Amino acid sequence: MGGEAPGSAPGTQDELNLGLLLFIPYRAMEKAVLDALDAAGYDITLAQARVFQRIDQDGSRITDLAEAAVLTKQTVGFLVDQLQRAGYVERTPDPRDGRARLVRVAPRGAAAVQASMRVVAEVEAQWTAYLGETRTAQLREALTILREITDPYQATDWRSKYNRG
Amino acid sequence: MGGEAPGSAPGTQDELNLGLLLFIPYRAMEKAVLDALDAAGYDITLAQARVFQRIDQDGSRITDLAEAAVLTKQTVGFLVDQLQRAGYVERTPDPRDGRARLVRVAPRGAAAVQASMRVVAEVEAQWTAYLGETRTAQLREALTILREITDPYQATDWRSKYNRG
DNA sequence: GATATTAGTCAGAATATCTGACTAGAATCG
DNA sequence: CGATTCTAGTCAGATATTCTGACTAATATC
Repeated sequence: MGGEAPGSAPGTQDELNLGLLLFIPYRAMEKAVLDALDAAGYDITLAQARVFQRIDQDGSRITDLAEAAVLTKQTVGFLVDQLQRAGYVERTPDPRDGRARLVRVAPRGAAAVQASMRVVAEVEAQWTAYLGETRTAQLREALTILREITDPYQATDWRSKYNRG
Repeated sequence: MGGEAPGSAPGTQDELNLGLLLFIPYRAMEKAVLDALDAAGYDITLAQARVFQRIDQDGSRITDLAEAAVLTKQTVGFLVDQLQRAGYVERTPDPRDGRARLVRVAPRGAAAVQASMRVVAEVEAQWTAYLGETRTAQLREALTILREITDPYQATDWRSKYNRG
């Protein structure tokens, strides 16, 4: 892998492409969180977690979750069904749109969030210890900016609270 | 999503956790590459690509690919079968270990790599234009360092070429 | 040389994901 | 308004992905 892996940027012998470089730590974080949740008795799958983590505090629509997770509405509906049956989320009618329903984090889901936040904090602390404060801050800054052009669901406040309010 | 999404680091109101921040651009890159490969006539699935991109130039073992991709050996074997049937990879016996076989990129696979490298370069250029050279360099630097403690398969040259040679 | 490990496969089951078709509510437009 | 178009979500069916457990053959250990 030290040489040029398939998918490397052209001309760079020992540099992986940014996609893979992003994936590696992401996958490590994901595994750490899932393992910890499992150990704590939360039976959440990878696919469920990837949808779950994008639920807005004020509730999210299936369509928006699908966009955010880059999945079809059907897939997200299927996963939300499971999360609902397991008690992690609940669905309420959207008062602003009779067709829609809002997916919200239920108490058991909030407890799982608490548990996962602890692990996330631990992992981030470990990363910071290795990278140093400065580089960690730079990493976060770059990623936050990058999000502006790579997040398919830019559900920032202007959209969820003004355009729909 | 502007507020605190489930999984956010504790105490941070508008900052997403690093895991999600990594995932968002990664997923964007992945989708761009897969879409381009599809348009170019390469029928590679997401799961196949995630394994494929970690194949070493000198060949990789199923076990190592599984470790790198955080999947079971069975799953990787299954995906490599598909890639092999489609002509993207080939398997050769490992001269150093009679039990093992080396998965190598086949000509058709190399062509797909060429195509994907073009897209990766485009996307990276777009990101650089948005982030600026400095922040992009910082991003790459931080991720490269982070890889040292988050890549489950640190298959750098010392391992593949010396420990086994 | 017996025992334990490791690489990989086979089989079967559970999960995840997609495409296509459909229902009901909302938005548009003349 | 009322017809048409669009949007949110679901139902059904087909694939694709991934896992656990059991197994074979080759290698490493003592």
